[in-house]
Amino acid sequence: MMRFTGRIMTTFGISASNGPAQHPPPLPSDVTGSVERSIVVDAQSDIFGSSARPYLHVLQTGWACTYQLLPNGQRQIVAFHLPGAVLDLDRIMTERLNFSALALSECTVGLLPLEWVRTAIDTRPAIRDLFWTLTTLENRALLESVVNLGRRTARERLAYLLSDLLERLQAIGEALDGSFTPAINQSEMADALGLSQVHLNRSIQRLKTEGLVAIRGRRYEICDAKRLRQVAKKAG
Amino acid sequence: MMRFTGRIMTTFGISASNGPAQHPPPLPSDVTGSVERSIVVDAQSDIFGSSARPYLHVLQTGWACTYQLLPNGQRQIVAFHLPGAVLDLDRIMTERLNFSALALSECTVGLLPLEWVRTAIDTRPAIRDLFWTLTTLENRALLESVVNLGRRTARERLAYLLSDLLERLQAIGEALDGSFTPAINQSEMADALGLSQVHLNRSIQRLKTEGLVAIRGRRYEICDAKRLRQVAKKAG
DNA sequence: CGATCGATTGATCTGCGTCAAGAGGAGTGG
DNA sequence: CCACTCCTCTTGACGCAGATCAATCGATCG
Repeated sequence: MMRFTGRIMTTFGISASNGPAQHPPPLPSDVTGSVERSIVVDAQSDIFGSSARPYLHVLQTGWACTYQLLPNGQRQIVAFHLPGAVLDLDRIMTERLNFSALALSECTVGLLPLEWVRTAIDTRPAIRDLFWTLTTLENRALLESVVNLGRRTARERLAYLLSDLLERLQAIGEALDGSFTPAINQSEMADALGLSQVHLNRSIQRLKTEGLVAIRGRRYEICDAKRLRQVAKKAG
Repeated sequence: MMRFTGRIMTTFGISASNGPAQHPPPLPSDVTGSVERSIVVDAQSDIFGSSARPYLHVLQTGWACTYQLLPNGQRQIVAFHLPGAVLDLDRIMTERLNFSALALSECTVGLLPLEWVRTAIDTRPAIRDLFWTLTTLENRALLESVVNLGRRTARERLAYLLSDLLERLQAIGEALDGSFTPAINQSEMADALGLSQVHLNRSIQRLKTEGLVAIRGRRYEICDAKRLRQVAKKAG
């Protein structure tokens, strides 16, 4: 058995208009310790497709995303995932997924046997509640994404994404100085926000000239997180 | 105790690119029978806001939607709900919701005590699995909505919505002849699809002239469901 | 019969997509 | 140490999907 001592996190949105963001609780070590083995996945390689598999995939290191491919070749990125995330919670209750997962940087991924998970769910209410809560938080995040894509402009969507990444990175002890180096490029951001790469670039320029963010090399510095969050929310 | 003998359904998307749509299983009658009481909600009235409440809300008759309001007054409708749907599954594991629910027509809503639900989850694995599965299916549907809003044109989004409604209505034994009278107007469709009402109207005209749908009065007739689904998927 | 609400249509404007051409690194190999 | 290549970011020009504003039309209903 591989030991994984990190925290289990999943995707979640920045503070909803109706309350503070809820951060997923860390998995107890006897859960993380039940990872059967870890695999290393190259950047830009699929971690899994939509087929059935007897494991839950826990992202241990690196950045990943979940996405869906359209028949015409377009791609919609559904969520970015940071270390600690369970990528395929849906597997607990359904065979097949309606999305795939991709490694954005080189990733190590822990394989948690579904059988173990299901047994734990039957016998240990705390673990059951944990996984169910993670599923619910994923729901909240997806709902926020629907709002983001449906009712916000390019600039606002980008502000939302950057605020969200900052908050989640800080929750796992990174980007504590308000700056971070995302393992994603502008095309990937565009595919997540439903925009073209060119227009995403122009939106970044705009946030830069507005003094909300600064970019040095590959590093994004959030200059005014509060105002950025306000832009994301379409508030004053 | 109020008896509710209908099926429990939840929101779900039309067939994912990776497999057929999965329809939620009906709730056993001892669950539906545990509805403490039913309330009647007028059309265009809120069923609930985002605050905590000791009940799960089961839609028994009528159409409803879940939505989020932005600070600037814009509205994003997240999902339309048909009779049988549980509107606030998130309450099982979290206190506050990040959305509200609105009655689109006059609705009767069953109040299922959260305490009863939590006890049932602890003691009856089949019921636990049912509610968890419903949560997972909601996840799938939200993911499809993200794809819909992020990567499809107005015409395609509308085709998706109409296909989805048709399929879900048929699953509860309605619209079996391929036509139905939705309890929603064009503004509400627009708010769900991230479009303006005017442009939504023009998209409907387009589907009409293409011979995919016909409208007589308030009744929508789906003339070519297969082709409509292809439009929604951006395929051939 | 006015009043109200939703659907329809027209005119105009703009946010964003598309196409295409540079520009700046970072790595590679001669 | 310098060319060469490959990415990714940047910038410009142009076109279109969809927003906005506003008026009209139809149907339903006290």
